[in-house]
Amino acid sequence: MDRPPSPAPLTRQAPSVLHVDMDAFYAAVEQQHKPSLRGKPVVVGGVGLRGVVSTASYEARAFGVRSAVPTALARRLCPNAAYLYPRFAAYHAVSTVVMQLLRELSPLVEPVSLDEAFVDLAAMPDGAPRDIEQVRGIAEELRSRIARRTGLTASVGGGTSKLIAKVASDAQKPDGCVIVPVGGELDWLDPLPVRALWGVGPATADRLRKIGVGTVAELRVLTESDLVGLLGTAWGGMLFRLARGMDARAVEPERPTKSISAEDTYPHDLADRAAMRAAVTQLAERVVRRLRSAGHTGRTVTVKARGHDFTTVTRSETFGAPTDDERLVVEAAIRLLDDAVPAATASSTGIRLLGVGISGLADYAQGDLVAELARLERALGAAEARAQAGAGDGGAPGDGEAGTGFAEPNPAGPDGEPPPGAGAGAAAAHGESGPAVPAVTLFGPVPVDRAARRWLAGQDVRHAQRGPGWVQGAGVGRVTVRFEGPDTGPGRIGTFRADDPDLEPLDAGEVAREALRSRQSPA
DNA sequence: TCTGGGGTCCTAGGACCC
DNA sequence: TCTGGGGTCCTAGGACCC
Repeated sequence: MDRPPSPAPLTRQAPSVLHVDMDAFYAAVEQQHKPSLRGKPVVVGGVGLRGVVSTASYEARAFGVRSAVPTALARRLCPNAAYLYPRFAAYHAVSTVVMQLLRELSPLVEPVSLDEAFVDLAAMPDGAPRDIEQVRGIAEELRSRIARRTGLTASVGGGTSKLIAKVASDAQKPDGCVIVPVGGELDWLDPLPVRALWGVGPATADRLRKIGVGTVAELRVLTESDLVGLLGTAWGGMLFRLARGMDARAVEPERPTKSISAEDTYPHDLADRAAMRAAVTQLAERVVRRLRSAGHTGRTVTVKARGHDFTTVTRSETFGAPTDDERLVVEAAIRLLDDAVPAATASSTGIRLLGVGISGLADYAQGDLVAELARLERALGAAEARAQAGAGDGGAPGDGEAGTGFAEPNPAGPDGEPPPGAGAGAAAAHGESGPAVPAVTLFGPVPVDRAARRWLAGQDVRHAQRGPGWVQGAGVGRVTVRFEGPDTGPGRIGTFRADDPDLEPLDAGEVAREALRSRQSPA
């Protein structure tokens, strides 16, 4: 078929994205730790009745054992393999070493999992590589460093995008190194099955197969609207571009956690209510423990139940405010369980899996709070210094009201435009003199009375009116007092438990007022 | 051979508000 | 009184990745 003229529109001038993929990682770590396993088939995964394989060593793959194969089948295919339960702590330790080596190369590293990462060589401190030979040299040097430090092999792919780098790292596994030259992208992609494209799984491959599309080259026959019609807006458009080697996704070093969950498949179906409640309680406790140790709170609890025939159902519930209270999460999980189980067992009896998850994580992290406060102090200090240098007279907003508690709304400032969402009179607390009054966001199920509202009306309030959980009765979760001002940027003053029995109902306003006053009083 | 556990992202419908 | 459209949030399910 006709091929559109190469090269595809690409932005990079060199194949500066690397994809590093450790070979048969879990199995390789086990072989490294236990020399008697070297050269022998090793299978790491669930070893129980309903387990599946996580990783098979290359020796085991020769027998047809690969990831996601049920362990029961694997044992039949390869009875002489060593079957090992995963030891994540060990894999984590090795992974840390590898990721550190990558970061020594370039600060822009995006871990995909314990055994995989993208590295953006364009961010190398000593200058980005300019041609393919330089990239090849860097990649080979990296591979030998990894081998020296860990005793393990990695396959590395390089290209002008994540897509190409990933395809390249797969091309000569294990222990391979392939760099795709600029302009050579389509030659690599064309013969590959569509499954090789990131995001094309069994379902999409099946739909494409039904219309006669099996390879990437064949995929390019379809128009964008064909694909959008087939797969929806987001996917259709994405796949249309991927098929042309167009992939503008950046290497993103830090992606915030969105949810935390735990689930168990039971070797034998659970049948009675008491056992299910006990199981879901244990799962909820596990999740809360991990939530807390990550320094997070969350708003939405989800319970998952899978019946004997694999019918899978989820039920969720959202609190008015984020929490990490174990009791609340357990209670919600049990409520949800009672709704989910009948749905999951509608067409068969018994529950094979239960899970509990928390999402809607708040950006509250205990460990960060101190650093955050220090950063805010500096920002406010700088704003104050600028303001005082600029305008002789002080009279910081907020200062004068210290005695009465709540300010009357400030008159609108000269620079007009109240921020979006600002209440009446909220405009321009940063007037002609004095430091900017930071905007304040309050959220949490805190009863806020009229005095607090009046006080807020005098602030540069951006989000308060629409914050989730704003003015709710239940004593759940935490209150975060944040501000965002033109000179300070967004930040938090502090986070306080709203369900602390020692705190008075007015805490949100009180806390904000106190915090601002203590930071804004002129020295 | 009955199919893990940790996640992410997208879609679609309904509620609710403006 | 009837009608409407947009935006956001919540819920449920599904596809996908390692």
